[in-house]
Amino acid sequence: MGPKIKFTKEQIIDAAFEIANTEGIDNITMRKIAEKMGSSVAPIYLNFKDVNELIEALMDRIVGVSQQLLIEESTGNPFDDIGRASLRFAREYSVLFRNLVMKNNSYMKGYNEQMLPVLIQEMKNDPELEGFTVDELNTILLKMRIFQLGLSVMVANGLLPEDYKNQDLMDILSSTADDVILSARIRKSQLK
Amino acid sequence: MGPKIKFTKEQIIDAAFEIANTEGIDNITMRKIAEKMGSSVAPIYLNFKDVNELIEALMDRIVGVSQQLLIEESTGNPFDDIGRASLRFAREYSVLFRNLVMKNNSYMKGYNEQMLPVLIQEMKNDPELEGFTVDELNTILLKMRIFQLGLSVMVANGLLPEDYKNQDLMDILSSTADDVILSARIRKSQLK
DNA sequence: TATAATATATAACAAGTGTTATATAATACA
DNA sequence: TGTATTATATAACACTTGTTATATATTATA
Repeated sequence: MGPKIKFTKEQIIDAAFEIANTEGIDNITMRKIAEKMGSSVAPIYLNFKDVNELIEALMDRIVGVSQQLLIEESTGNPFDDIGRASLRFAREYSVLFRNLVMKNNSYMKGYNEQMLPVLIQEMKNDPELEGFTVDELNTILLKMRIFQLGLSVMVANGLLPEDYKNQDLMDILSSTADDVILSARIRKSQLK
Repeated sequence: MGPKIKFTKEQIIDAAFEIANTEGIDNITMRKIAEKMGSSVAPIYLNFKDVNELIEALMDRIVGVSQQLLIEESTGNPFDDIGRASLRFAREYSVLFRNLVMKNNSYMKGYNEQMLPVLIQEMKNDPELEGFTVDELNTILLKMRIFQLGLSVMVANGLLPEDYKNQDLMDILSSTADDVILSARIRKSQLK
């Protein structure tokens, strides 16, 4: 019916992703994407109604990448896995991570609301957390989410010592988890 | 020598600050500032060489505002004060806060490097922290900085329950501080 | 092979940007 | 009072942006 397709939706999103991860989402332009693909802007407008539709597709891609990291880091302990995956995302895609934090978009909220019940359920099955009420588990989880977010922001912004390896990050994450759990345990026993 | 000055440097920065705190720093334009002041762009260019110089002045203003918050929250305990001031900044100037986090600029790094020695010194004088080595104090401080940053980001992004008041934030902050310190104490005694 | 369909390139448009040249008018001082 | 100074307004400039109209060229199919 027509000439062969040289520039697919996927290629366009690839190019947009690359720009987003180096210059930030706000610095994406149609012409930059075209230039990165070696095309004009015409193929972009054939695949996307307008720039909003393209950014939406890009957001889906970004969420997909973060989920892919979570799959790759999967060891069976969702608590550790999410920590490891988030830290990898913050380090390997720091510009995108900062963009997501900055945007205050619904992705973070949705992501949380989706993950939280799973994590609480996992905590209930964790022998280390036996005996805690749901309220207490929620407090522990909240503290750890806060800490992990702070750690991720620090990683993304290069605010940690340069010699900090991924293992060091996981160590401080689990060390603080221990702190929170141990203290909750003590607090609980003192009330008896 | 000439007509009365109707638009001062300060008014210009005021207008820029207002735009920055509602739309973000990247959305500042000369014409928007002028419109907010009810002027043309001419007074702006009389006071600032170009947009970069203006943004620089705006950054100084933002740092000033955050320092003003720190002064207002000053109760003598720098640890608490910084927490309270940071959380207020994250809540009352959430767009600016996210902008600063996003930008990965030197302000955060400089701010940290300036504050850290003061805090460590303060910790050395804190009776609650007696007996810890400098290394141990550094670990405690790092954990608390991470937690506070995470909490601030959550506040700025509205990721916490809506009924969370400032006092609740301070409570969870100091509760986690207790967790970290108590656990460090226990860890220390177990090593003996 | 001729034709219809269409992927792509080019160029233009309108809107918005930073910046500057020019004109205007208000003030202080001789 | 007249004049030099200068704060301000207006308008234009060059550039970038998203978007679209038009032209071109390539492919499958009749």
